[in-house]
Amino acid sequence: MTTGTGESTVRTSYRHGDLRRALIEAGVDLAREGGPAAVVVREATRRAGVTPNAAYRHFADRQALLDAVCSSCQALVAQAIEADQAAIAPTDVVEDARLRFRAVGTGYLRFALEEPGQFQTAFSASSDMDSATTSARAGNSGLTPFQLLTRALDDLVTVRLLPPERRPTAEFLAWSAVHGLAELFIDGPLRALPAPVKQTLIVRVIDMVEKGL
Amino acid sequence: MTTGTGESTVRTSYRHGDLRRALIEAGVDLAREGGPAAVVVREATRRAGVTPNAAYRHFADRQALLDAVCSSCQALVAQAIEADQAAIAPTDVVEDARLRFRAVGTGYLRFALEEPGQFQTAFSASSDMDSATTSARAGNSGLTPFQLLTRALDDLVTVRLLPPERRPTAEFLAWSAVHGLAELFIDGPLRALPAPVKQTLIVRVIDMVEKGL
DNA sequence: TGTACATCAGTGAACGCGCGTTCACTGATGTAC
DNA sequence: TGTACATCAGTGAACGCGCGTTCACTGATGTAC
Repeated sequence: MTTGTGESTVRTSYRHGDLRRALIEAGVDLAREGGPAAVVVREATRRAGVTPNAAYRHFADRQALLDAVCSSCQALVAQAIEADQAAIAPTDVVEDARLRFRAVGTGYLRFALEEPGQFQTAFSASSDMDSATTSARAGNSGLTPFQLLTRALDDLVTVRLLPPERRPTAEFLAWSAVHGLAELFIDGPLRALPAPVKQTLIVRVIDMVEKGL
Repeated sequence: MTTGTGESTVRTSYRHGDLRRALIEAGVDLAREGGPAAVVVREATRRAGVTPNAAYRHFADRQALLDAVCSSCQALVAQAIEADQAAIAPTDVVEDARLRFRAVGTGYLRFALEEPGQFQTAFSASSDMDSATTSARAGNSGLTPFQLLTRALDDLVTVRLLPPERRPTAEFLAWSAVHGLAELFIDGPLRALPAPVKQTLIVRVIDMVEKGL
């Protein structure tokens, strides 16, 4: 096994163990605490117990670290969505598809409320929509949030809940509404709203999308 | 007149002229070029042709300057909306109300595409939703974008295009969809989309809101 | 109308901060014989 | 199995940057007499 494909075999790197991974994890913590702007090389190395310049053995520059952290945060969003989808009690195919679609929205918004810093980092500039890159894909399918939405919409067409002619651009419309609410919750004017009201708005926005699509 | 109410009389301040205003204007330029993070005291004073510490005669700290810049940027968004509303050729009351509602969305998104930096600054954290404060209200009614949306929705109820029971929370649903699309355009995954496709999406999102509300 | 004075907007110099990044290095590890 | 060597992950020190903010000041202006 140790001499197998050599691909999935994680050879523990020789001095720190796995500094690259440690730096990304520190970066994800920083993102949680302060959003993308808080993901800085010096603090990440500090938390990994290493000198600042050590980071440059694993990342070309700060942006490279930030990119990796973005990918990890996107994976966390995907996990939240998949958790909501997994909690659905199956009934019939049509209803299942509908609820799986709604779960994309609820999972997305639940994560935005629970981890606003990581949420903002996941979708901050220069994070690619389809970056299925390194790390943190433990426990999920490896799909991005966007891919999960796409799949849910395809299923909606399959079970004839969504007319095929409405399918193109549908992901952008759905994403806009849900993402916009998240932004309003995080640093927009809806920041101070009590939690139950926020929950109501989540349901209403998803209703609007379902109806307006 | 000079000894009148003393309220609207702009007494030119004695050395610079009006440094406070000049700093805000410099800040708005910085916002245009680099968003809220680019609004910094030192560069603003540099552009106003003044030493850095001079700013502290007019603003308690950097945040106070940023707040003033946010308000100015919000006023610019409001102006964009009002411009779109003013361009409507009147027909009947019902259709006018409908188009005025849609113009809130198109003006908002047009501004987001034209001036992404100022747009982001307008709605960055700690900018109050109803800050009808200082400066830059020249040429508009002094209403915030949010107030313009509220008014448009009220009119929709008046002309019976929107059932009264749907009126509460409607501003948040509409705002979410439109604001979310703006975010996707600015630093989200839709950044690189060609302009005509963006225009199509703008129309579709507003359609969705109109239909789904 | 002219003079003395108080005000306070802007100056000049400086502080400490945390950041990104580069340099020559060292010493634990993996590998070849 | 034991030894010599090459590798390269992490070190220690340092750079320059732009930032926010404070200090004691100065000198043009508005005002009181």
